[in-house]
Amino acid sequence: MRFCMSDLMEMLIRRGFLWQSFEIYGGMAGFFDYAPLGNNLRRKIENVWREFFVINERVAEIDTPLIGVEEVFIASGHATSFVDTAIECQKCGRVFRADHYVKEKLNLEVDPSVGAIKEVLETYQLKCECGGSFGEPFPMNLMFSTKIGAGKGKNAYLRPETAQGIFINFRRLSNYFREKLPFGVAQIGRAFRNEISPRQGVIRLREFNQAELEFFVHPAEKKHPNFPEVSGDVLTLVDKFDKVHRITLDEAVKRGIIANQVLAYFIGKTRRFLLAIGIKDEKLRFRQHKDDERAHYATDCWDAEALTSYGWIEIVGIADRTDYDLSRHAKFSGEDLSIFIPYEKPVVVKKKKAIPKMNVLGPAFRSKAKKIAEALEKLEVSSDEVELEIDGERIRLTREFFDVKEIEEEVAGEKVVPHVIEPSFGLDRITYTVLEHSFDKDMVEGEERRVLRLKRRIAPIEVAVLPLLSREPFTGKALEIAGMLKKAGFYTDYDESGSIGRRYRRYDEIGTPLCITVDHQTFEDGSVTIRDRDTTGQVRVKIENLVGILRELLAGERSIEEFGEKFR
RNA sequence: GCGCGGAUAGUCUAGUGGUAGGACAACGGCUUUCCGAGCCGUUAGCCCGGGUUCAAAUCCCGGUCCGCGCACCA
Repeated sequence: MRFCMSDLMEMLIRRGFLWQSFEIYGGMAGFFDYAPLGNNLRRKIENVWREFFVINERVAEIDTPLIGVEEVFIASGHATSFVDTAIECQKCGRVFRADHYVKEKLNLEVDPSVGAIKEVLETYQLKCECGGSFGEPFPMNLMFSTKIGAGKGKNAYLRPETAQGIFINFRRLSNYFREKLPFGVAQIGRAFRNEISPRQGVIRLREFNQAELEFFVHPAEKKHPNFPEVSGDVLTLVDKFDKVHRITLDEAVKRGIIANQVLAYFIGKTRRFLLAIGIKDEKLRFRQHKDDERAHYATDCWDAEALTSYGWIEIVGIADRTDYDLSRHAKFSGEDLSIFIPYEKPVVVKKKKAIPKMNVLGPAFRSKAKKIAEALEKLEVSSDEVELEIDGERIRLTREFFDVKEIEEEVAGEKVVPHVIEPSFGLDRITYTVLEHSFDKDMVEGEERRVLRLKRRIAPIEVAVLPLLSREPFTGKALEIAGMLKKAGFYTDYDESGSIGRRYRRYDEIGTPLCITVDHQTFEDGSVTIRDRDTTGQVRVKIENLVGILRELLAGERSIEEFGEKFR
C-alpha cells in the first residue's frame, strides 16, 4: 500500500478537485482553480474551522477588502521588510537574498537596503561562489501592487495576509466586544504573494486561501479560560533547538517550552481541528521557529507541520505577535488603539508630588516660571533634585524651588495595548494534506480499489443514490429518493451508468461515504440499502427513516450497523 | 531567477522526417438480481510561436507549463 503522489494528483485533476488555472492559455505557475469537488471540500473544511475557532470561542468573523491602501502596509512593515534586496551573479545567474548572503560570507549584519548592500559589495569586493561578480542590487517586493482610481491613482497592494484588515478595525472591534478582553476576530479569505518561483503544485501559490484568527489578550494575562480542555493532550513538539518532545501541553507550558498558555491553547485546538478533518496524528508535529526564522512581528511562533509526499510542510503558523501591529497602526494612524482595563477596585496610589514654590520660582525664572510649575506638578519626585525640559531647554531644580508632599491618588484602571496571538491557517495546503492523508488503495479480490477515506462531514458528495439496474422501475424510484435527499439538504448524486460495482468504485474514488441502492426488495417493503465506503458493508433501512439516519451518519463516524439490519 | 529533464485524447501511453495508434475513462444502445463483467457504437489528441524541409508530433531556436537540484518563501 505504498503511497504514490502522481496517482493522487492524476485523480484530483481527472475527477474535478483541482485544475491548473489559465490552462487553455498555457497556465501560470502559482495559480490553481478549485474544481467542483475540491471547492466543496475546501468550503466544508472552512466550516469545520468556523465551528472550532469562531462559534465555540469568543470570536467574531469579518470580511475586509483584498486590496489595501499603501498606508496599511507601510505601518504593518510589509512595504519595507517585505522588500528584500537581491543580488544576481553576472556569470552564473544565481540570485541571492543580499542580507543573507552577506551574513553567511562576511558574518556581517547589514541593513537590507539597496544602498547599504551596494556599499558592502564595493567595500568587501564580494564575489559569487562561482567566482563571478554581482550586478547592481535590486529590490524584490513580494507584494502585488496596483492603483486605485483613474489617472495617477492611489498606490495600493493586494493583501499579503488577511490579518491587517482586522488590526486596522481594532477600535470598532473592541467596541463591538464592549471593551472586554480577551476576544478574537477571524477572517477567511484570499491573500497574495508574488512568489519568485512557485513550485510543488498547490503547496506554494501566489494567490491562496487563509483562515486567520487574531486573538487579543491582556499582555500580563496570557491565559485562556478553556485551556483545561486541551491541556492533557499529548503531542509532538520540536523546539527551536531541534529537540523533540512527546509531552502534554500543560507540561510544555510549565517547562517553558511554549512561551504562554494562550499559545499552547491554540496549538492544542489546532491539533484537534486538524485531526477532526482527517489529518493523521502520526504525520503531524509542531515546530518552533528558530530565532532567525521568525517574521518581523513575532516573538514566539509555532508551525503545525504535516508529513506529505513533499516532506514536512507548514500548514498552520501560530505566532505571538505581541502588540507589534496595534502599536504600529496606532503610531502611523494617530488613533488610540489601546483598551481601558478597569481594576477590580480602584487602586489608591501613594505618590510623592512636587509642589512648586512660586515665590521662589517667579523671581528666578520670570516668564518661564509658569511652564516650569506645570511640568513640576506632573512629576513624581524621588530625590532632592529634578531635571525638566522646557521648550527644548534643560533646567535643573533643587529643593529650594519646591516642596514634596505625599498624596493619595485613586486610579480606576489602565490603558493597555493588547497582545495578539495569531493562529494562521493555509487552507490550500490543509486541503491538499487532507487529500493525501485520506488517499488509500485496497486490494479487493486481486483488484486494486482506490478509496478516498475522507471524514464523512467533509466529503464533497455526501451520498449517491444508485438503482441496482439501469432501467425502470429502479431508475425512477432512485431519482425520486435522490430528489428527496437533495430537498433535505444533502449533497446528493444520482448515477445509473454502468454496472453497480463500477458505480460503487466511482464514489469510493472521490470519497463519497455512503451509497443508497434501490433494489428489488425496495418495491416489496419500501426499504433501501446504505453502503459504507470504508467497509463496503450494507445495511437495509426504511425509506421514511433515510433522511434522519443519513443526518446522524454524516455528522460523525458511527457504524452503519447501528442503524439497520446487516444486508451484505 | 539559474542548471538538467519532460510535454501526444479527460487520464496513461506508442509513434527518430512521409495516412497519429492503443489502453482506461466518458457518452449512447443492448445486456445485467450488489462491487471496475460482456457486446456494438460514439466523442476526443501532437503545449504555444518562429525556423529548416517538397513534407515536422519527430530536427533547430524562443516562450509557457510540469518535475528535480540550487536560490527564494516576511
